[in-house]
Amino acid sequence: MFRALDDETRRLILDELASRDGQSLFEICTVLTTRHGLGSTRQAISQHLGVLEDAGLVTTERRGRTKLHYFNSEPLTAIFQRWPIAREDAP
Amino acid sequence: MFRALDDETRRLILDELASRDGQSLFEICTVLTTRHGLGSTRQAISQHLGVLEDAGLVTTERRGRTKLHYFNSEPLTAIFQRWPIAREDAP
DNA sequence: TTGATAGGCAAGCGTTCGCTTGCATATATT
DNA sequence: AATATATGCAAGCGAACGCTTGCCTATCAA
Repeated sequence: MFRALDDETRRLILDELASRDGQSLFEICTVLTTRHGLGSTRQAISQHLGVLEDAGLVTTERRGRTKLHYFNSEPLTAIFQRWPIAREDAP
Repeated sequence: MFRALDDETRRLILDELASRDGQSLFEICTVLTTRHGLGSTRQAISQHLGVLEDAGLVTTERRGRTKLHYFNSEPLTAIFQRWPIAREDAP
């Protein structure tokens, strides 16, 4: 899961899914190229989604021939369960 | 900083510094070998500490010929500032 | 059935990473 | 001054990573 986060393209995919859940592979591809100027191919994004899915950061659901992707923040909780994170309360 | 977290040895170093701050390079080396069974050399740990320091996860302070290392959680806050993390309140 | 759409699998390539090895620098200690 | 201690710098190597390319499977539409 730490490996999954260690790539800016994958982090952008998480950004995109966090802002709009349930997107297909092609939707994510077009959004990344238009909004973030990414020139990645479909296969590259597909592999990134595979890594994110293996890490549990993305869950999927088949809808006919399309595959919907959802952001799942649960694995991230392991980070601040492992290390003490100073939370500054708003003054 | 995401890259710095993407290595179990570096995560163990953060564990160690989080539990006991202000350790030197040699102290960290011995603790890693004894407590975690790591067989890494001093140079390997030194490079890991360099990565952690570059990421801001570790701050240092020279004390004569030794260099003390401190855990700094501040960069980690960027993670849950970037993505919404479901915090389950204890029941 | 035919064609188009959405996605999957796998080999190959260049780059980066983690580690080792060897030498160098700086600060104590005697 | 001479020695030991604590760390730094850099080249080299094998492995893992990200990406491309090419082909294959499954689902929907006409």
